[in-house]
Amino acid sequence: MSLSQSLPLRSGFPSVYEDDLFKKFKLKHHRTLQCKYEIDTQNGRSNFHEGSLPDTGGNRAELLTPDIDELQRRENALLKCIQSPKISNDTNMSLATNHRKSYSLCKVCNDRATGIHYGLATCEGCKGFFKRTVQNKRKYRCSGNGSCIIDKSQRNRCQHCRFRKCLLQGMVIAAVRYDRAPGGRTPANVMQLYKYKNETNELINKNVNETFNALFDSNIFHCFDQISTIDMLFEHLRPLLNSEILLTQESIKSISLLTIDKFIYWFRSLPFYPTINIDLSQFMINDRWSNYIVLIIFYFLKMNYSHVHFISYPKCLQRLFYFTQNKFLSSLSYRILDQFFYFLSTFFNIHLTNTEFTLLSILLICRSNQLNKIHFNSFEYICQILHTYEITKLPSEQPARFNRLLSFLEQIQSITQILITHQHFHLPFLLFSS
DNA sequence: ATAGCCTTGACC
DNA sequence: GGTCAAGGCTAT
Repeated sequence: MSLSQSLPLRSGFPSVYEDDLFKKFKLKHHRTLQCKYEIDTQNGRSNFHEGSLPDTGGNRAELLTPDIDELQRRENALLKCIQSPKISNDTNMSLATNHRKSYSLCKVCNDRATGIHYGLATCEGCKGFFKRTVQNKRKYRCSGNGSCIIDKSQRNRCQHCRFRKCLLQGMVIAAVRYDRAPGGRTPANVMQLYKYKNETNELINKNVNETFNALFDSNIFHCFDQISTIDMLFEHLRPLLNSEILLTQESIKSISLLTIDKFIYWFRSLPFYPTINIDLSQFMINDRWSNYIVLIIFYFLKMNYSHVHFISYPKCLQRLFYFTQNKFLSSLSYRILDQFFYFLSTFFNIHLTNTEFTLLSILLICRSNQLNKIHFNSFEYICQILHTYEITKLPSEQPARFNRLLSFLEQIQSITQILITHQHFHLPFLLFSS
């Protein structure tokens, strides 16, 4: 049957035949057609779901669900890696015991879990959602920034983030039966994937719990509450405030390096740092230092000036002329300055707490599509920590405040990118008013 | 499309 | 026969 013949049948059959028997036949037939259609599409035709999505230019690939076939290939590769004599039946039994202990809540949305589904304790909703996504090879796109909160009340708002969370928490695509046969037992290779993902997530959970506890209970936030750690970070910026040093390209560079050093030293002391298997210093220096400097300068200004108009627009313009040694300022420079001041005003309007600033700075480092899965988990978990903090400490302002904080991440990245591209990275440093 | 409930079948 | 985790059905 050709594609053009099969498609119109998707939309409906004559309603005269709507008796139960025919309904059943229709559904089975419909499913067969859908499967056939999907096999057809694998031979170079556009995917039904993908085709119905708006094209945003492909530069935000991390916001689009990867192809299910691609995910299956990755799962198979993982299975080949983890297949070793070490994994015995004994450990599989202990896995089953572990599962039995934690049935109460769905690991994806915190609704009531009804059992282990595709390797994870989930509710009926997330079970069905995962099954439909894999069976129909559906693709989703996130209209936000790829970090939507998935809980019982909001789980249907973003399919992309829900499916992403399903995978991150350890649901196994291979457990969805290709032949759709009901009943039976899960194959041994799928059990191995359950075990591997369960162990990996346990390790991450352990580290993240430690981080969570450390951040909320012990020295780290205690230090921040006493302003001492932030002060340590700020001490390199303070001379600018008092005009103790002359602002040059060189002094900007050395101030940035000293601040980043301090940050790296603190970041490495976090309990979850060992789970991030990249060279943070290298990554910071190559990719993230500029974002972090912009964030910390904004926060410093906010802490030291009560009002956003601490420096006038003309005065800033004057400094910009002076700093660039009267080089011609293009209309683009004015636009950048406008954009910069606009973001500064939105940043000043939200009274960040030290905890929020700290979590934002970690998120700024973790947020990337270049990094591995464990790193993505760090982002996800720090997001959850921030979300928990927001709903417990500032419940009346939610969810607007939480969403605004997440949007700051994107805005800071965007502003920084513009400053670097147009060689205006000195701009934030010019705001220090004496 | 979602999610609660139902049916199925391998394993104990 | 009971349990568990697959897929199926259907009201919303």
